[in-house]
Amino acid sequence: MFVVLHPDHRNPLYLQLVAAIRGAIVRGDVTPGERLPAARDLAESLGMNMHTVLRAYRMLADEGVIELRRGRGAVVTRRPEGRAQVEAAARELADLARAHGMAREEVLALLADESPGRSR
Amino acid sequence: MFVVLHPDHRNPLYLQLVAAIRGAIVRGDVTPGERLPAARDLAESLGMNMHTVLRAYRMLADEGVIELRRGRGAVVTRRPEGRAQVEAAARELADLARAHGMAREEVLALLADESPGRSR
DNA sequence: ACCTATTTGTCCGTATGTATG
DNA sequence: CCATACATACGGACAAATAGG
Repeated sequence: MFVVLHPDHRNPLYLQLVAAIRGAIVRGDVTPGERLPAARDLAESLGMNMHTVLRAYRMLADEGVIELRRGRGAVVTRRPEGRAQVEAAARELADLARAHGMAREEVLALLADESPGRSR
Repeated sequence: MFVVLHPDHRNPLYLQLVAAIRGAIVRGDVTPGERLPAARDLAESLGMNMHTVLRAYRMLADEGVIELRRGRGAVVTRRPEGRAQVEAAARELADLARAHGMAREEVLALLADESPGRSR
């Protein structure tokens, strides 16, 4: 299988799985347009529950990394102009911040808070 | 209870709950800083499962409408309107960047180019 | 400093629904 | 029509953070 989970008890299972899959995609182990294993299959092969895998899949889908559709499975998103999207988002953020008179450092700090992940 | 769900089978339960709670907050039925009922309590009083309520809570937390912390409960976020918008934009940018596997420093550099305090 | 109750977090399990191919 | 695979919802158990006494 293309994901190997080295036990890390500091992070929940589904987050480890998210990281592993994201890594596999970034490394090119799975290419855009390719399908990920069915949640149940991956769950079984990893010795975990279907829900745990589905939760990871859903999070990746929220991020736009994969597309999740009923009956079809999880497909890695094809994005031709990825960087352009990020730049557009950055510009929008900058504009908004300026509109509210926020200092540059403040925005950078804000972004840093959002970057690591979703620990709460 | 402050939420009443009129059965709507076109939308899943947890989405109806999200809408109901968001509405309650907008209407001022629950004010910023106030705590929402414990997920399990609300679930019981609405005749639904804990997980369904927790899922709604988690979605609201992702939107930044409430803060969800273990052992403390779900507290309505108190925050000026503008800052919430900026935070949403920052979150979106962070998600996008993560989706593309961009390093944090890379994003920060990108944003710095677009940020206030720089003459164009 | 300690203990306890509260409350969310995670994970497992099961069942049924529903879009896709 | 049928198999596949995610979507939703229910239930239970234990872990972990928080708050209060």
